[in-house]
Amino acid sequence: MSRSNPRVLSTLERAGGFASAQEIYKLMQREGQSIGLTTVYRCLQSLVNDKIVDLLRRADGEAIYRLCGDTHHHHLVCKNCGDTVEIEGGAIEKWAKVVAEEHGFREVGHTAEIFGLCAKC
Amino acid sequence: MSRSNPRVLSTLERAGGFASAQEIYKLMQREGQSIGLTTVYRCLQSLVNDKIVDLLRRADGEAIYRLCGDTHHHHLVCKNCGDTVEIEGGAIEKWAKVVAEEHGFREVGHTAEIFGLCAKC
DNA sequence: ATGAAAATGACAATCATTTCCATTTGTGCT
DNA sequence: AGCACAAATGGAAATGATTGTCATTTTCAT
Repeated sequence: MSRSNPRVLSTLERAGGFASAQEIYKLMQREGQSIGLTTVYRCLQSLVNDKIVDLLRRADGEAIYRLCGDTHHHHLVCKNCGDTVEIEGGAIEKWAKVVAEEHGFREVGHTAEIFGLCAKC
Repeated sequence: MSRSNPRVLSTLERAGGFASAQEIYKLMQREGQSIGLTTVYRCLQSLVNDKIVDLLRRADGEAIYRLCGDTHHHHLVCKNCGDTVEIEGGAIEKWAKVVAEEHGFREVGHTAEIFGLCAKC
């Protein structure tokens, strides 16, 4: 049951701890690693079951996988040129935790993104 | 562009203010209403654009549409049963604004969602 | 070396969603 | 009423992520 193919996990790490199954597959192909898409999905699934990675969703519904316990950051994205700034989210972390606990939620994660027009645009 | 077919909105209301496009389509069919799936999707899209309904995701990635009040809020979603709580995000609003201004961004918006396991799951 | 169990991957199937396009409906104008 | 034109509609096909199938390969204990 533990299909923890180390190559998949290591690729997810290398991808910044945050990627979709399709992206991981393409990345491994580009690196010359031989692997099937099906296997990528299966490994990610069991990593989720084992709570080694978190499963969440992009706005379009695509599943993205994130390493647990990963100190993550958020993004400030320009909606015109796509320029992205990584930002720390200390305030958010705390807010998410408090709000979730108030409602009796456990194993809490969150997503947050800020978008607008950057100085250049 | 305001394709607000009142039948779709009214069906969403009747469904408890919470349903997927497919469910709304099937419900309308069962009620004998003649409508195409394409039209259901289009109407829901424009309802989202007009901020009359909210778009969120079930655990399996299916889009669900939900009527929402006009106050800007965020969601606390159970990743197992999909139960959703609307929450105020005062802290987030402030955080997003400050961070964006620090980096010279204008016309700022943001998204934020918290997910975890609810008390029941 | 051998056999059972687990893992793999090519391919097909599924399912929500989008795109395409032809047809219908609504609206304003004369 | 009749006409022209834009908007709305909906069926069918396309798309794209994800899952199921199943034969083959690898792993591993004996």
